[in-house]
Amino acid sequence: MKENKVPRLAAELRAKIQQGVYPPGSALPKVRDLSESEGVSYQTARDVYEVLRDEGLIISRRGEGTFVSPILGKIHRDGTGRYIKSAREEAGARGAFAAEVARLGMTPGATTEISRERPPKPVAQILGLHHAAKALVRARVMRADATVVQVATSYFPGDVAFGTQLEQQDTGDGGSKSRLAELGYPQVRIRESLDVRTPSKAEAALLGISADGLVYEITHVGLTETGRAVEVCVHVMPITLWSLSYEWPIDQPAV
Amino acid sequence: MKENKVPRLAAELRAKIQQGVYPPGSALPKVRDLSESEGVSYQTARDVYEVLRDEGLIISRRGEGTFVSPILGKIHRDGTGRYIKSAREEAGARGAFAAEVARLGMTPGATTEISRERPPKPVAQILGLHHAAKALVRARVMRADATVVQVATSYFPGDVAFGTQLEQQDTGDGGSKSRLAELGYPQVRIRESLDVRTPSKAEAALLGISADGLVYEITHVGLTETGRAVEVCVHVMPITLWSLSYEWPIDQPAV
DNA sequence: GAGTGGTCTAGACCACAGA
DNA sequence: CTGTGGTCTAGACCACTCG
Repeated sequence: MKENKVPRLAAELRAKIQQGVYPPGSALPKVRDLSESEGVSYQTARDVYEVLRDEGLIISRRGEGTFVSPILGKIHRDGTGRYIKSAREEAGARGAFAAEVARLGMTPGATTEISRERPPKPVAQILGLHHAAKALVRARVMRADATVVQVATSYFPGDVAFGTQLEQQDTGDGGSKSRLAELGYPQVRIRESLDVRTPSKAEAALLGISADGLVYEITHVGLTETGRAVEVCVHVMPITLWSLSYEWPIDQPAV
Repeated sequence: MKENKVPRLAAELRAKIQQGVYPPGSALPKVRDLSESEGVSYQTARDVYEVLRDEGLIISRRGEGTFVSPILGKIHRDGTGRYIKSAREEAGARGAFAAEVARLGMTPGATTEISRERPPKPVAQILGLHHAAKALVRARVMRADATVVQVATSYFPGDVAFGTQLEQQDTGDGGSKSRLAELGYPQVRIRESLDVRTPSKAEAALLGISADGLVYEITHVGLTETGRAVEVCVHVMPITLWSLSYEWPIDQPAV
């Protein structure tokens, strides 16, 4: 039985990180130092770090070094609970994301950029818009402490949202869903589609991950009674930072 | 601007696969041949294939060669629709999985192994079982044509399920949820938790993916009116083969 | 045994960050 | 400029499949 070096060294370092020998945010040995101290080639040492990078345990920055990720646990996103009244209270005025991050003992933060733009094709299709029609776009960058953990971009049809409070920085109490209800578009159903893909270059830069790290892409659609989609939000988040859950009632099978 | 070789060659091959130059299941050039024909080193040629492998487009088998994946599109799993009556009819007697695969024009298949075992710790906890208590275990291996696309293992508490039809190969019309309802444990809510992780060695072998390919792990829990979990099913499926969705009603915010 | 993919090495050079 | 991670090369050897 031949013992492979990369998984063995990765396991050793993984254990040290989890035991706190290298605490979150701290610097790890330079690749060339690891290579020498472990008696392996440069490429092999790099491969060891690549394994841990793909697991979300460490982060490498060219020209700087390799560091333990500041967030080791996973943030839990409850897809359904966030729209139930009791959960809204736990969240307070700050929304579901804030509660999810706070539950990990970290401080949530977000910045929002508002614009009028042509949405990407799949979004335009869901909203039932002309391919050239503009939508209200709210692009949010969300942080836990100083780390960007999610990029979420919401799209609203212009005929519904232009000139309303949805175009202000603060969407007010109850958020976009309450404003849309006031405007005559109450949502009765949510649909979320989920996929895993590689990040775009811009997303990788924002999220501070490598181009071959993976992200969840969650497409959230809010539907009115008539089935019209009045809100689409695309959430992009590193798979290493999040776990997800959904809960819903089912029909009783006849006994 | 320096042009990197791996992404460029990967893009060329990706295009050829998608255009059908290399159809699903066909053999690709051997690594050493690609290396020579493209004028790159062996390692670089391998890296090109690694990129496509991680995307799920190709499969490599040691000692045999490299092949285009037999399944290029994604199978869509609708988490909620599968428990709604109308969807049950589309599925016919065969269940939601069969419908999902058939929708792609492929032939579904499954084999089930039934046993009494101690469930893994997290499952025992959800079911509220002693750490040594046995449960009824139904381990299913699910195929689309000849490809294994999902491994799903269901656990039922022994006091509920031992000696019932749930211990037979065929759980009968309406499946396990109908049988549990008849036994006095109708489920009213489903909770699914979702994560992405690397496969175990056994899972990688079954699913025919490499040890560093990733899988969804979906933990499906069926809850009765009182909140008791009477069914836990752990689904393991390659992220490259599946996309997921959920749909549910929401509370109306006050206007 | 011949042919295949997988791992590792030693070393060159590139791209980027920071003093 | 120095030091860092990232890419690529040429070649050795290992692990596995098939005839």
